[in-house]
Order: sequence, then C-alpha cells, then structure tokens
Amino acid sequence: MPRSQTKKNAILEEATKLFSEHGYWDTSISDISQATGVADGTIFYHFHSKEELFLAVLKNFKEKLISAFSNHLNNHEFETGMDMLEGVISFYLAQANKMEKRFFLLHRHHYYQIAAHNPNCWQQLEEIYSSLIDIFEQAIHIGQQDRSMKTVDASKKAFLIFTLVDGIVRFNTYKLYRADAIYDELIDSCRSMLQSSTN
Amino acid sequence: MPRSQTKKNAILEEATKLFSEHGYWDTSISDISQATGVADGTIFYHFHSKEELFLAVLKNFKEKLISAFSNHLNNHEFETGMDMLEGVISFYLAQANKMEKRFFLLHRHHYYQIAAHNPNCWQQLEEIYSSLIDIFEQAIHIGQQDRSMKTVDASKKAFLIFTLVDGIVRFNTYKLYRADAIYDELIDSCRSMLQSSTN
DNA sequence: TCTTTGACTGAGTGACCATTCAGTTTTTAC
DNA sequence: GTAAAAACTGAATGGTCACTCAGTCAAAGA
Repeated sequence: MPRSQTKKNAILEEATKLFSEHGYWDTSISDISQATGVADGTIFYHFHSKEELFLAVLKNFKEKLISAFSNHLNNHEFETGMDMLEGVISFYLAQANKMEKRFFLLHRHHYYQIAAHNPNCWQQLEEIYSSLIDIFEQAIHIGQQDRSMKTVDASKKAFLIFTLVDGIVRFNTYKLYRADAIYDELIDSCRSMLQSSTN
Repeated sequence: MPRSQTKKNAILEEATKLFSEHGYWDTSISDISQATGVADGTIFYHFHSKEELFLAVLKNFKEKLISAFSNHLNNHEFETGMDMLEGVISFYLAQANKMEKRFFLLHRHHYYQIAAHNPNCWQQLEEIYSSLIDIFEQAIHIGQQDRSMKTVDASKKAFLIFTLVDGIVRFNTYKLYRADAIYDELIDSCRSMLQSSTN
C-alpha cells in the first residue's frame, strides 16, 4: 500500500522474472532496474545486495507456491487417498507447466550453492521441499486409512514419488523428455508402488 | 604422449575439478591456470575460450562415465533382468557417491543453458542421458524375456526409473535427503513398478 | 509554511576477469 | 646444427558490473 512497498514489490516481480529466465549470473542489477523503471540505487536502497534480492525472490516464490497448493487442496474433495495423490501430481505438473520459468528457480544450482554456507537459504529450500513432500505424505496416509493403498513407509514413499515427479519436470524443462508423454505411465507406476505387494 | 597433450590434459583435469566444485561462474581462468601451473595464455592456446573449455570438460566426463558403465557391465554377470537393474542402480549410486563432485557437473544448470543455443552441447547431454537410460532399458528387456518382469513399455519405465534414481542423487548432494537411507525402499519400489500388476 | 524523515537517483569507483598478443622457449624436421 | 613450427608466457587491455554516495525530491507532521 505505501508507495515504498509498491516499488519494492515491482522490483521483486521483475527480479523473479529475470532471475528465473536467465539465472543469477546472466542477470545484472541494471537489467532489473531498467525492467522495473527505477534507478540502480533504488534496488540497493530496498535490498542491500544482489544476493539478498535473490534470496528475497526465493522466499516470495516459496510463499506463493505453498499457498497455491493449499488453495488447491482446500477447493477439492478427493474420494480416496489414491485420488488425492493423483490430483496432487497432476496439479504439480500443471503448475510447472503454467509457470515453467518460475520453476527454473528451483532447478538452478545457484541456490544450493548459497545454501551450503547460508543457513537461511538452506531453510527456505528445506521448507519448500518439506511442505511439498508433506502433501504427498498426507495423501498416502489417507490412502492407507481408506484401504486404497497398502501399508508402506509413507514418509519414504512420499519422498520417492516427489523425486520422481520433480525429476520429470526437470527433464521436461530441459527439453530432454516430454512430461505429457509419460503421464499415464507415471500414474500407473505410482499405483504399483502403493497398491500392490509382490516380492 | 606428445608434450602438448600432457599439458592440455592437465588443464582439462584441473578444470573438471574446479568447474564441478565451484561452477562455471565461480571458477576463473586464473584459478585454473594456477591450479595447473601454467600461464593464462596457455589455456587459450589449447582451448579458444572459457566456454569451449567448459564443453571439453563435459565431453571428457561423458566418455569416462559411459566407459565406467560399459566396464562394469562387461565384468558382471546377472542372473535375471531384475538383478541387472538392481546392479545398475546400485552402481549408479556408488559412482555418484565416489565422484560426488563430478556428478555436480550434470546437475549444474549452466550446461542446460548453453544447450539451449548450442546444438553440440545439447548433443553431449543427450548422449549421456540416452546411454544411461539405455542401460536401464536393456535390463528391463532382459527381465521381460526371462519373466522376472511383467510386460511394460520398457522405454518409458526405464526413463521413469532413471529419473527417480538421478533425483535421489540430486537431493543427496544437496544434503536434503540421504540416499543410503532410502536405498531399500527404492529397490522395492522398482520391483513393484516392474514385477506385479494390480490396477 | 517549514522541517524532518524517508524514498529515490545515477554518475562514479574499484575490482574482477576473459581474452589478446608480442615475444620467448621448446620441439621437430632436415 | 639450424631453421621452421609449435608450445608457451604473462603483462596489458577493455569491458562488465556490483555497490557507493552526495545530492534531489516527496510526503507527513508541527
């Protein structure tokens, strides 16, 4: 609302766009200031350094991503745990498709490099992944209660399935494999992992 | 053998090490020349630009990785396709563990960014992934012949399993999850995906 | 109206770094 | 042994870019 926040937000928006499209090193402060229509100095007035801005972008992305998932879950009813899982996978893929560029943020290595020496950055990443994996885990718990799934270590299976889905998104954005071509096979595999037991 | 190749190789080795540990942008030509014990100019004598050196590193890595897998497969006999698959997964995880830093190369975004406008780079990446996925696919074909696996679309399943394994390696290197804690669950999941059929 | 505080500006600074090149050394060919 | 070619050197160059700061502008309170 206050004028100051308006500009700060505009900077954050443009920075998100540019960082996710071109990465940290191929985005200069001048690129961002020009895109936003402010002076270079203004960026440093609001954010003390380029890295701080980059981290603010991550935090902002985290909040939006998590709330997108909350909204989706609140507005949908699922018959069974298995349905919920399928719904969540499909929502994840849809989101990745819709804001492909934004998802690049998470697949860029630079955050993980910063995280190695910056606990705050590490925590943001950790929160993103744990809230997403949590959702998968919830679905599995529900599925186990309603007998649509067999008894498994929900936490580990949730991690595996998340990894799988996220990996597919990565290969998709790198154009090495098309996600939509594999969707049915993916759902089928998740079913096998959770429903049946043969050894 | 010729003296020139000796230095060229030394540069390539050091560059591989530094690029994979610190990434493209956090490694300068001077870092590499100092580590190798040559002058900056020598690097440009052998490689025309920093990017060309970076690509040479990828090519070299590709060759070593592929031959490591060939060797492993040639020196091992597997009873069934399922055993082979398990052996390959386990070898992949072991390699990733052994040369963790080198695997960083593949998980750094910069190559994919170059690949977007450089067909040669794209081809290197494509060759790496397709030869790895091919190995998984072979195992599945064998498994289908010896009846240790059900009939599935081998190519798609191979991709899914590769994605899963590679994703686990990524989370492991980022210290967000430990690969060894999930190994049994992973193998178990692959079995479910391939052996049983319930719908 | 005046003043104080916060928001904003953009030219300037200094550090970094890929790349060049004129010159030196080493190797190879004869 | 010598000449030509190849390998190598490192100081110099030019460009980029994060960050600073002295100063301008705007709003809000008195």
